[in-house]
Amino acid sequence: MDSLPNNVPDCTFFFLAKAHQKAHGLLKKKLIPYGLTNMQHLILEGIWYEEGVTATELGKLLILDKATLSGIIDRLYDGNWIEKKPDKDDKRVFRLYPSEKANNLKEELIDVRREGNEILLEDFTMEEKIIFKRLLRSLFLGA
Amino acid sequence: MDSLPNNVPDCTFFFLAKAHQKAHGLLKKKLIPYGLTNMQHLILEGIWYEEGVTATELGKLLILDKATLSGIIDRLYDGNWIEKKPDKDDKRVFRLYPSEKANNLKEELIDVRREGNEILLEDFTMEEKIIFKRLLRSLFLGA
DNA sequence: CGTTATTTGTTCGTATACAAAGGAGTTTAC
DNA sequence: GTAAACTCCTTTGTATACGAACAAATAACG
Repeated sequence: MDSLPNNVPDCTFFFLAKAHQKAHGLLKKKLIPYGLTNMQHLILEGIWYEEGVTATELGKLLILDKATLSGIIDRLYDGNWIEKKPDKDDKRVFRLYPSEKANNLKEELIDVRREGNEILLEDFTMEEKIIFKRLLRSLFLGA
Repeated sequence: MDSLPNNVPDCTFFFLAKAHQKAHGLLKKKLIPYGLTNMQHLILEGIWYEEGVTATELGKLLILDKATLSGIIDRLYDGNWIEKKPDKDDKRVFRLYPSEKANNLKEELIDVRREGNEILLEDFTMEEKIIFKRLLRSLFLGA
């Protein structure tokens, strides 16, 4: 049995899963030194993008299930990456802010993602990169 | 805070994760009636592709961690989708075969994937479909 | 204003992922 | 031939995913 390329059927589900698997693994390695997982890093960037967001807002912004978010936020909090402050009006809600520890690493952590992105697509031509990202976007942004 | 499209940074990691998330969800729904998960379905197709494969071979073919495979194979076995037969020469190995139940649904299950693939890319032009799959392949098949 | 509907976040159950370590079996090497 | 090296599969621990059910709180509405 060969490795895979020629055998694997022409299945986009599979291709997407494997492309994601590879990308995920690439970023994962780069984040290990920081003790952050990919998702934790993503949520942290979401909080930097809009300090004081609520879990629900983050879920909509990043298309994440609230149940999934709950755990990630817990671990970010336990790792001292974020702070939780109760909302003044709504007692159900708490708002999320980056911790000092997080802010000290902000530029560095954002660079990790930026560099990772470059490495991920380093073998694509400029045109391919643009097309690829456009197609990915149009795919998940729903037809 | 808007939904996301315009806000989300130009991050391929994110795009890939979300495209995969959407594709995964689409196929997942189509498989619920059969009581199969996406991964179980994929492994089953791998076994149809080469009856008698070993777990290690499947892992290489489908780029799956052996630890992950172990559990999926267990559940496929528990669900009576596959049979496990010990290898004649190597006592560590068992070979996997589809069950009668699986074979009775073979065409139908393969169609589920085929149709899912079409729906997934239905808004792409023929050219876009080809380019998209080519780029995904070249991405995960390594530089 | 009080009952119903909705919303926010948590918890539970199940299924991936995957690193790491372990047990059993097989192959290499000297 | 046997100890070291290697391979196959399982198990353990941690982190997503996500449907479903829940408690608490807020909004809607008659």
